[in-house]
Amino acid sequence: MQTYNSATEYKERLEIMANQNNNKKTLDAVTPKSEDISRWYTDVVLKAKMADYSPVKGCMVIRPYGYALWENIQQILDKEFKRLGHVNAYFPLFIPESFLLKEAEHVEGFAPEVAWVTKGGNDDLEEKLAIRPTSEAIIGHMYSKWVESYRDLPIKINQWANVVRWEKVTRPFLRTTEFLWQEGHTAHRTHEEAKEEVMQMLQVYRDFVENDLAIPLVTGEKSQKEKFAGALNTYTIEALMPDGQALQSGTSHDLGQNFSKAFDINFLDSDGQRKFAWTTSWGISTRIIGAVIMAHGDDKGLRLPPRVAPTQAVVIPIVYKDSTAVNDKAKELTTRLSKIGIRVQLDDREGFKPGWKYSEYEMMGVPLRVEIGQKDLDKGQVCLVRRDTSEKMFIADSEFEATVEKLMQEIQETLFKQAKEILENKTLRASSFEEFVSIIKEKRCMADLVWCGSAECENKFKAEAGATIRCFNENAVDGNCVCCNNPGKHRVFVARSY
RNA sequence: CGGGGCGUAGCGCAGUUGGUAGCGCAUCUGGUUUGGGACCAGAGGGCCGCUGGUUCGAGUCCAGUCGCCCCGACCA
Repeated sequence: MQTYNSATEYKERLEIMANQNNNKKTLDAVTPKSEDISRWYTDVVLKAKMADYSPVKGCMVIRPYGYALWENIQQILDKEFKRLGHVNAYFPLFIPESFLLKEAEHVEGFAPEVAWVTKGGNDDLEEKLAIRPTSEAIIGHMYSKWVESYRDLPIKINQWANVVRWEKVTRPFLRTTEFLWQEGHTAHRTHEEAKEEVMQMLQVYRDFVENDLAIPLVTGEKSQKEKFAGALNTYTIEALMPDGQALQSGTSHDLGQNFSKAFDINFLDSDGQRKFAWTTSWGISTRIIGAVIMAHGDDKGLRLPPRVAPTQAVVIPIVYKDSTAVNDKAKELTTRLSKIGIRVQLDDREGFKPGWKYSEYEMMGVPLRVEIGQKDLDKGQVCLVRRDTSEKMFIADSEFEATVEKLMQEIQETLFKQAKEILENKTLRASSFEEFVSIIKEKRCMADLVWCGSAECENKFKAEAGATIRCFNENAVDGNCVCCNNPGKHRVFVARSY
């Protein structure tokens, strides 16, 4: 509680407060990204109306604008999954406890974060039900019923669903108790075929995140310590945030025969032998929205990549009294963009000054702003302002559609290039342990180093620098382990993570 | 789960030694405005997170509890 030495001091303080409150810019601005990225992130999520806190801990409401972005993400991925021969289905939210217990590693890994239903109405349940943290168990059970012969394979099913993991620390999108995702589950006749599926889906994720979300990645295999509980191997796409922390953005798992043995997914092969199927699973979640926000946003708010932006362009008429001509022109421009497939919005609300609207759409991250006023009408021009570079340009009316289309492409590329620069600048080679610690703790970057493969050294990364192996680096091992100096086994990316 | 901070109008906050709850923004009404967050006049809006305690009296003191933010141990 603040105290004041005198009534005068108190009054002075009141005046200062009043003056501050009159300063609108101070009031409405978000925390600068460079100053405090955590606070900036929260400010932007709320002010851009992506999500809001709900009364339930760790559970956010995804607001229409954030959900529209998710729908665009879903649409692109869903189309690609289907193109590759997957079909959608839906499995239950509740999983009997006994199912979850069948795969030992799986239980152990998920036990600390499973939410349980123990009552139905007023009666205790005979067997408690887990709210799915992931669906390998229930899907494995069903697959065992559906697979009899090698002719039933492969099964390639995807589901769009919500899952619940009881997290201790939560943040909108980046880590929430309940989140939305897709989980693909496939079963194959041979390990080779399953491994192909795993790598193919990793590539799908990589292409999607880099091309559509404009977020550059490092990708590769997880260490055994970091893999999915119950998997043989996990492959990941990892994005690096501007604060040097890695964000696991999607995973693809080679489950080997672990789940098919636990759930008895077996089939009669053409050689008359009964064999266990080889299964995979892969997922990407609403966490990726957090990555988009973090990776591209700036002090003015979001910067959304055109390919997934709910609104790609906004048209703002600059009207004075009785400016029906300007309003008509704004409508015309909106229609013209709509006709060429641009997701466009017209903002002809009265009572908001243009400057106010500019700020709002900048906060929302709309890639392109179209301004049209009497001056433009007179000159036969249109004013365009890019969200990514803030560049303002005047173009001839006749070049309108073509220019907008070109700009969509350019903005997408610029966002990727800028993020790529961050990834490259913040990925540093470490040739000694001291260097590694300094890269993580002082430079706040991701380290690229040689590792012997031992759990001892991996644990030391965590203990000494709070960093984990994000994934293996495909590049050649060119030295000894930075930690113990024994012969190197893997090049790895090591970073702190979200 | 530990350490720190914060819960008062939709949002941001003030509320001094306990004594009838305030400011700015936003909202609503009317008017003037509109090329980077307009102005004037008027109006509405509160279980002071929740529960209990101390007190004649609690936003204020005490205890508990829930939630949010930040920093550390576990995870998509």
